[in-house]
Amino acid sequence: MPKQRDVRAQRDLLSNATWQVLAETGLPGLTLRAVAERAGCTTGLVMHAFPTKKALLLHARDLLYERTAARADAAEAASPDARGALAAVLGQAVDLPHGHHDESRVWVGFLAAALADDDLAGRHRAANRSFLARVHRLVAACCPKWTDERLERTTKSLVALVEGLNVLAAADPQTYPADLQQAALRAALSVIPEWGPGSAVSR
Amino acid sequence: MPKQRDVRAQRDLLSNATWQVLAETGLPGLTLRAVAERAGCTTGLVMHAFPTKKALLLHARDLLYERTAARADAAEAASPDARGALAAVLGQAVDLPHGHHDESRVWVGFLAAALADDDLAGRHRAANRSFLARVHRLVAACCPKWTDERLERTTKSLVALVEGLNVLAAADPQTYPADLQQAALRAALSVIPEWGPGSAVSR
DNA sequence: CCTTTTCCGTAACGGTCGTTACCGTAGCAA
DNA sequence: TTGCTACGGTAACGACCGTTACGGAAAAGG
Repeated sequence: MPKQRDVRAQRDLLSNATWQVLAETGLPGLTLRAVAERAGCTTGLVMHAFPTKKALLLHARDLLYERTAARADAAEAASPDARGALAAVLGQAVDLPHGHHDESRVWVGFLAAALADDDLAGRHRAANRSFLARVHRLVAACCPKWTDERLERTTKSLVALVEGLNVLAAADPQTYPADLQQAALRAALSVIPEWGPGSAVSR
Repeated sequence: MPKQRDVRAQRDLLSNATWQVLAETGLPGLTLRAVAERAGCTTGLVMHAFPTKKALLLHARDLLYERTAARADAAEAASPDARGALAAVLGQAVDLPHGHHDESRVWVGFLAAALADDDLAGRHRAANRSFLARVHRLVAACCPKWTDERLERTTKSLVALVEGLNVLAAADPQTYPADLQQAALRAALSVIPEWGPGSAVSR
């Protein structure tokens, strides 16, 4: 048997390169040659690892989702109660000290691409609904007496606020500094009672 | 003197075509040939009306700003008091009945492009700060006793919520229907007292 | 050590992009 | 009506895109 390769490592390497190129030069700069240069190889390897550019794009999108989901899992697991988990999950989504500043940029790029690509749109919807379900679960744990309608409205409002802050901060970080984002989130979370009856996280 | 043309009408025609193409096919589909076809002419006229593609893009961005500013002006002028004006201005920014659905799509497209283009980034910041100033003025009129810090935080939170709703609805209108957006906005506006001391709009 | 088979760098292809040069032509002055 | 000039349609250019074909290199089995 001739030489073999680590397929998964290659795909991750290329997805990371895709992610970096997207953060630096935006969607128009995302070319196979730019990705290959960033990954330290040629387009030959890229086209052997992924059959087409779209497949690479979709895999990079999945990678972004996995990262954010893993961070959210970690934030949730490190919190003792539902209220704290809610604050931690939403807080890590907003810009941290010198956090994943360009993760927001990449997210915006994929979002804009999703508006014209059905496959990317599907990934976006799945990811966002997954995040919504997570927040919904935590809000429901904090506020077991709320009606479903109020739970849904509050959940989607919190998520919209967080994503809005992310998007606006990505384009104008001066106007939306990190401390203001955190303060805005804290104010929005004040509608959630500090010690809900079911304060233990149910998972 | 030989034949002359209506420069402004041409620029508006082409900017509208740019806007439509951007809404339909997104940024990657925005080509001079697509714009020319949509406008019913050839690339020759486009390149005579605008020296370069970027100039066309910037003009289309300005057009988007003028439209949103005019709509906000109208919403504000039609409201008797500051509280109503605030609700109207933010409400028209969120998706109306069968409103400017693709205006959000265009906005997202320009936002993503602004992340990699300094000129577009400048336009975005100017437009967003103008919107922030408008909302800030209305919130301040409703809540004259608030501290500057609270005014700023509330203003930016409201704007972030509205933009977040817009962005998420553009990519997943099923999850973010118009009535939910309006309900979310209404809930967020509940922090503003119904009849503030200075209820008259000061302009 | 040599063969064999997979891997991946190289280079080219067709297509489309933004941009440019050129020229037929439509409208106004005389 | 005639001539002149700015307008704008046509077509080509160079660059770069995604994709493909092919050949040299490298590792595992004999």
